[in-house]
Amino acid sequence: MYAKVIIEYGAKAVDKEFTYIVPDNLKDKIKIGHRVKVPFNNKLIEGFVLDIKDEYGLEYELKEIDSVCDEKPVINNEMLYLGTEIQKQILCSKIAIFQAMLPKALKASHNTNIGIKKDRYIMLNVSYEEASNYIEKCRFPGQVAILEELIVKDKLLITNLTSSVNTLIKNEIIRFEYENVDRYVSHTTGKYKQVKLNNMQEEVVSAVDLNKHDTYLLYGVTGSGKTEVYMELIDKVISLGKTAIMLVPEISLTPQIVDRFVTRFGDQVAILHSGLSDYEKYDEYRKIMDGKVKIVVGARSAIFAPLNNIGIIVIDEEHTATYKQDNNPRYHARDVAILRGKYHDAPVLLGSATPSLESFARANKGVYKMLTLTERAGGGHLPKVTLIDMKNEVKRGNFILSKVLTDKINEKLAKNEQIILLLNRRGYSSMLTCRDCGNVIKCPNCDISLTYHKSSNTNRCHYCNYSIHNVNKCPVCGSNNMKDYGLGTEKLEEELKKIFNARIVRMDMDTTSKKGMHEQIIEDFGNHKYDILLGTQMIAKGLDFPLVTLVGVINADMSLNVPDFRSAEVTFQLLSQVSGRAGRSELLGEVIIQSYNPEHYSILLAKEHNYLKFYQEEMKIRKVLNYPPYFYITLVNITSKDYEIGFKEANKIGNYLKNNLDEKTKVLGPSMANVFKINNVYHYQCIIKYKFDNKLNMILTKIDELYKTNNQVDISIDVNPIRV
DNA sequence: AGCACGCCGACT
DNA sequence: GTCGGCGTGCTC
Repeated sequence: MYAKVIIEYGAKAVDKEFTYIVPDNLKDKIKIGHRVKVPFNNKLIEGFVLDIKDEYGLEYELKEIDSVCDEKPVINNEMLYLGTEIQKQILCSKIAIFQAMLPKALKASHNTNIGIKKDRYIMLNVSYEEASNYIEKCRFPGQVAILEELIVKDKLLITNLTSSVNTLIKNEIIRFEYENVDRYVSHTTGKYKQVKLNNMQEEVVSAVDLNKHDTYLLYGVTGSGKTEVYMELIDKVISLGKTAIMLVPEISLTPQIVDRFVTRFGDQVAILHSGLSDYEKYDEYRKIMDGKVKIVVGARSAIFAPLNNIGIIVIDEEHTATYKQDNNPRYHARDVAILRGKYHDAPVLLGSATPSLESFARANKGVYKMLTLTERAGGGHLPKVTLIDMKNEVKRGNFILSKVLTDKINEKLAKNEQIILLLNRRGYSSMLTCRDCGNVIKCPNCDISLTYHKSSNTNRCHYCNYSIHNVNKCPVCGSNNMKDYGLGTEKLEEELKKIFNARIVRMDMDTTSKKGMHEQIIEDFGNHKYDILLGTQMIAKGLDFPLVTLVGVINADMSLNVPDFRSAEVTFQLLSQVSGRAGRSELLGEVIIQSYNPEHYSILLAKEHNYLKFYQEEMKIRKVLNYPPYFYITLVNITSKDYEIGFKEANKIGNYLKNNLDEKTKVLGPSMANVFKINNVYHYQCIIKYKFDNKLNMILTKIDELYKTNNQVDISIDVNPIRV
């Protein structure tokens, strides 16, 4: 009996199946999908069994599988199917896609001995009498304390070894006991107030056929009650004896949405998010594997949750970029959802107030089924949006806050209402320049200017995390005349504190890096411990605070100036999302958008809450420029530490693509990527645009194979990239 | 990624 | 004559 095993070795060149002999003692223990330890290159490493065969043409001597890591396979049949399918589509490494499906505790690892972590306890190894005798003779208080506790409790959790424990073990007074960690966190059902769905919501719910696969796009304005629709559908699915996956962007995995699911569905829900420790994630995962829960709520990777008998998959805020993983394996949760939907013959529901152009176009064509919610559920009104042309404000000396926004903030503060301010750049200022010679302080490793962070008094690179202490002197000409340009959240916070007598809290990557801070800030703001919440785009999604009546966007152009074909779409979505934070209760909401390009269609149409018009405008541009949804895009990234070698190989690849792909396929480049140098690695790219090209996958696979063993250049392929 | 094998320069 | 430089290639 032989097993095909893929291994975790951290090298592209060995990303293939290796054959091992299944020794007799493991024959009835090993199944496809098991995690195993195998000898490889004189080491024991872990891998996954992908196939088992009785015969194998013996070309050379094979080695034996060393051992099986877990009782049950960690990859089930469906996962095996998903993994192979996705791997082929996105051309990632074979092992990576399986690793991505599993919680850390179950991933294959190249450090042996990881396996499943067990809790370590100590127990008495002797009778109570003997223990008491030992205590009397013992003159070490540490040991006495442990024994006394053990007499009462009979078992103690040991996280780190103390000398007392060691001595007691040595004297065989106590012994270790290892137990599988089994601390399922129980989500207790709260008092769920059944919300009566309005007619539009009812219509949407009944339009979804739960008995067969179809992909639906639910286009519903902010506050139209999409979440209630999701929950109602999931409730129905559960009563049919099936299960459900609910995906949300990581950032809205706040207590807010989690609470709603937990209060309604209680113990039937498992929640997977990055705030959990590895053990906690594993616990939630096991609940799913063991069939103890019926609903999984989570971010991107929760799409792989090993539920059986799935009855519906919901993706909220489907346009969100976080559903696409931006490193290997670059899968899109939406694509996986549809694969799984087909596998289980279950509907997939994509929901958004600002659907991605791709999804909306598909719904228009009838590939997806279109469902709409055009009104706010609670009867609340969409907020009134005012555009401020910052070009005029600057002339009056208002560089950060316009007169109108300042007045409005004061007005709301006086009424004891809350304010959200969006500024999509963290740090203090965006760059530091010498006024005498014009030198910009740049990262030595990347083609990017350093961002000044006042709190730590450092200039940091947001790409490679390089940081230097604040520069007072120009390193080129020695002048002391340094000036910072641009505005970040730190500086805005400082400015706000100067102007307003208010309680202000900032939420960005710098203030939320500590675990739990994100939730804390949201909770505190929700409890009105603060008047103003300012932050980067992480404040734009999913938050629901009834007291927020004003949303200000400090610089709406920030995402517009990104050189990417989606920048208008992203800007429109961001402005619409953040506007939707205002006026979610009976209080009327207002939005003020400051911009240097207030005449840009993405900003104008966001002001008018006119998604359909935006869609039409943007589609025209995409059509002319051959961008998605009219054309597919695949990116071939060529990276090298050597400028010349990178250039040479990128050209070779560019030519190969041009000569071998379909005539109608357009190959652009190779060109230098937007940020050419990152961490001293040069980034070249070829952009492939196509409608249909049945050679593409094969050609890309070939290139990928060819460069697997090249250690001077690295190839990575990004099918349907988020950014170009 | 590691690690062994392999073919050419400066040393006890 | 040998130690060792890291280029090339293999790992079931």
